[in-house]
Amino acid sequence: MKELAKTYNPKEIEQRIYDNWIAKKYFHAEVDHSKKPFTIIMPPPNITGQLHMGHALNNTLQDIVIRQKRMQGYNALWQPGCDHASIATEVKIIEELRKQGIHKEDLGREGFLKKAWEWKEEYGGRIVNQLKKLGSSADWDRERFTMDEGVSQAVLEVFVKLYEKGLIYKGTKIINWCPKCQTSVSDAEVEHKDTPGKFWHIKYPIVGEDDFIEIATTRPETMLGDTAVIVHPDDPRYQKYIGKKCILPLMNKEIPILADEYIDLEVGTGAMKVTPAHDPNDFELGKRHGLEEICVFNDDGSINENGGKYCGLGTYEAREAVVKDLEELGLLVKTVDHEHSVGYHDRCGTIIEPMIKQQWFVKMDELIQPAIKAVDEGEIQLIPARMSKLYHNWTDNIRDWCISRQLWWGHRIPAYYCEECGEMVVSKTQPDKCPKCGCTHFHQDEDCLDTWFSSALWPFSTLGWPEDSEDVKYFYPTDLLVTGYDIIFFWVIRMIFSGYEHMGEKPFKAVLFTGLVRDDQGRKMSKSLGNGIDPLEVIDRYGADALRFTLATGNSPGNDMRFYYERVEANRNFANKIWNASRFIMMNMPEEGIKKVDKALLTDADKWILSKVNTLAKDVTENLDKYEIGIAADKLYEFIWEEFCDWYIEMVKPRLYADDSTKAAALWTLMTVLMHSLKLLHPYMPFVTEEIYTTLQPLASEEYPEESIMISPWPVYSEELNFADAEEKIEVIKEAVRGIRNVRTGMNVPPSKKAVVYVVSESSHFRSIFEEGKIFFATLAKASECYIQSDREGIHEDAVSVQLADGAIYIPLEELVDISKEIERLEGEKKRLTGELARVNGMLSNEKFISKAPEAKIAEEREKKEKYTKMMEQVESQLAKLKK
RNA sequence: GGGGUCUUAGCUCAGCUGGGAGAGCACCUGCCUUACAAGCAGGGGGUCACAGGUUCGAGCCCUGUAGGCCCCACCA
Repeated sequence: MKELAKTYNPKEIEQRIYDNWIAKKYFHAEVDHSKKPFTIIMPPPNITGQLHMGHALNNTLQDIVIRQKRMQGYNALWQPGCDHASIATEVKIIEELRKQGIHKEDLGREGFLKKAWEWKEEYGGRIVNQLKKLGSSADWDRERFTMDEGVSQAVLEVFVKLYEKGLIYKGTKIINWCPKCQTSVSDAEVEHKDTPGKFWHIKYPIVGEDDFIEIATTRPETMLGDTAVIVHPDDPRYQKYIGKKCILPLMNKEIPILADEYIDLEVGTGAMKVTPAHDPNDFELGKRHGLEEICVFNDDGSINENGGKYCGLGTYEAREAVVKDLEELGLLVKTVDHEHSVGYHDRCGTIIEPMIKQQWFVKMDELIQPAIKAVDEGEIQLIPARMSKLYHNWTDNIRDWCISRQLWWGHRIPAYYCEECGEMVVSKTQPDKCPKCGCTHFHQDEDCLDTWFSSALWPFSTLGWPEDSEDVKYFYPTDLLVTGYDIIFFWVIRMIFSGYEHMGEKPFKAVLFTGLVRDDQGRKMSKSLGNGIDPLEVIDRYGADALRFTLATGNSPGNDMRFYYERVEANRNFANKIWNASRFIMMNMPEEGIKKVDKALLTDADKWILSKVNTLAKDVTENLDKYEIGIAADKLYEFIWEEFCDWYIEMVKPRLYADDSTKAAALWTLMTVLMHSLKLLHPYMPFVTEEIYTTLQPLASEEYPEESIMISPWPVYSEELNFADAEEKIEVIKEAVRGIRNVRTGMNVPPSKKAVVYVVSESSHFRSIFEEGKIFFATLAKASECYIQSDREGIHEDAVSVQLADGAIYIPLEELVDISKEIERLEGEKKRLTGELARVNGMLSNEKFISKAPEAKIAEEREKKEKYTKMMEQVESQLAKLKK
């Protein structure tokens, strides 16, 4: 017979168990029409990534759900994969190359891509291995990559389809440009932060007059590209200038003074310079007034030849030079401190430069409609519900999505240009000849697609779409997405509209949002702060189960959580608790194993705990169905530790040691409750539960034929195990035991000191409860002897007592008892009961309560009143005796 | 400017549709009781931010106030 080691040591078991699961292919799902599918698509981690707490949280939750569904009999598929992470990876590889003294351009596109793939092969699997350490039961046989053949086909299919529908277009617009990464980025990738800056007030002289108009700007260097000054049409200060021209200083160029209601009279001087090429608002104004767009920046942010003598200077050098020159010319009026919002690239932190460029866009206004409807109508459930407001925040203000990136690592845009006539053809493959001129030479568009373009297709591209695969038909739409709320705009929304557009169906039924895992001081974990906690280190020290349980509890969906080692330790202790409880049970099991016992042989205690675990199964299932993962975990923890370990196992010990006639029932109950608990806990703590299960399973293989817990059936509530009356009875004994412990502690009775215990009640039902439970009650009550009787016959007057509703416990302590202390304790009890009775009476004498509160509530309060009244009588009579 | 969220025990947080305030850690007291000292038993500690309102009844619903965090938009 296999045995459990003395102490729980996760390191010894985890790898072995995981390898076995893999070998048995338990994670693998195939289309099977006899079962209902349950699908989760794993948010693909970046191949550049290292496992961090966010991944650990996210994947723990997914694994909990998928394991439970698998045990429930669903055909559970957890579809994994990695993202090529276009910019992040390209930047990383460029850095690597730089260390070797190589520039991206030296290698050329093909050479660079070769390096990139090599890099991917070498490091791309790292994060997957780390996810495995966590116990993730994803179907690794199905692992996909956003740039593998199938997914790339999906990308081409979607691009061409949307282009043909007119939903993808190439246009020249003002876009967000990252001068460092040298690529355009989408609105979602720009992070706006309030940044201290200055307002420079500058005079623009009026043409032909000895007058000037004063404008204010936060970016003086952009004036090199100014093509107008605008004032409000109703502004009395500037009426006289409208229609005139002014001189753009430094450039010595005449530009018009125009009127537009866009201007806010309160801001700055009320007169604004207009740089259509470098500001989104100015761009709009420029369009409205037909202004010239003069681009003065190079792609790296330096001034280009349009900037006259400033050509070649960097953005900030140019700013300084411009200000200095204006000052010398006497055109700088003043400089004022001014905080304003500046856009930064979320990947590299560089200040984003708005630029006019030709890019590819997805037209959003039509596509987004089904996505809005889906969430509004509850077709897709967002958990917590408040996330739908965040969702609307974006959908309601949506702008066209800039999808082209000036990068090499990614899906190249499938647009081909004829070498002869320049005709553009959008096609999945390079066209044979130009439809316009017949030429056979083409060059492909140089740009790549935004990483999120391919991730948006993830729920179906991973299942084989655009092939008409069985997998897509069977597993799509998926059931659940678990992800952070921070990528709701990048990813969630885009998957939703893509699902409706290409599949005609939602991509998932529900989205469970996670919050951020912060450090113990509430700070974001970040590389720069160096406060990141490595999940692998936590696993190494405490085991994956402890980490998982920590991440699954102590917070609610969408809320941030702080990470404390103390909590991990507490949860490791919980694993150890189960381990030792199991060891205890093992030690008592007969070698030949056990069989199911007849229900008639069960004692009240057995029925009580069976009934409890039965209810637990129901509750946990209900909670998990609603994805209330933390609530279910709390219930498991409480049940296993308190009810099962602290009470039931203690109750059962005397029966085991005494070879009692009810021993077989006790053993079967222990086994049953443990097995149910293990199964219910398995999704949270897969390793420790598996180790224990496989150890115990051979002893009860009739009832537990599966050799692994992860393929064993999930416990279901059964009316057969519902023993409400036994539950009530045991609660009485528990109350008695608690009372006795209390009294003993209050009287400073040493734990080792046993005493005679009398159970006294006129109620035969009450007495029978204790008769039945005497064998363990006596032990738990530290009774040297236990008498159950209907009156106080033979009990010393000064005995300390515990009052219950239908009876009392007396413990004559003779020399040990301090009467004044006992009186004091009883007075305290009396005070408490007086308070309770006052409350209950208050409620019951309130006519409105009686007439409006639900029946059940009123009955409950009446019962309490009865109980407290009885207890009060006993306390008072006991006090009277002692005070005599 | 718009919106969200939080404020509950010393700390970190739960509290499901309104019906007598919970956990973990920390703290105090006593226990090496043959599963477990990574443990057992007992205990102290909360005007549930504040002010109103709805209700028989509010930590929970509504309004307002204060403070913290976050998102979006705008910013010459």
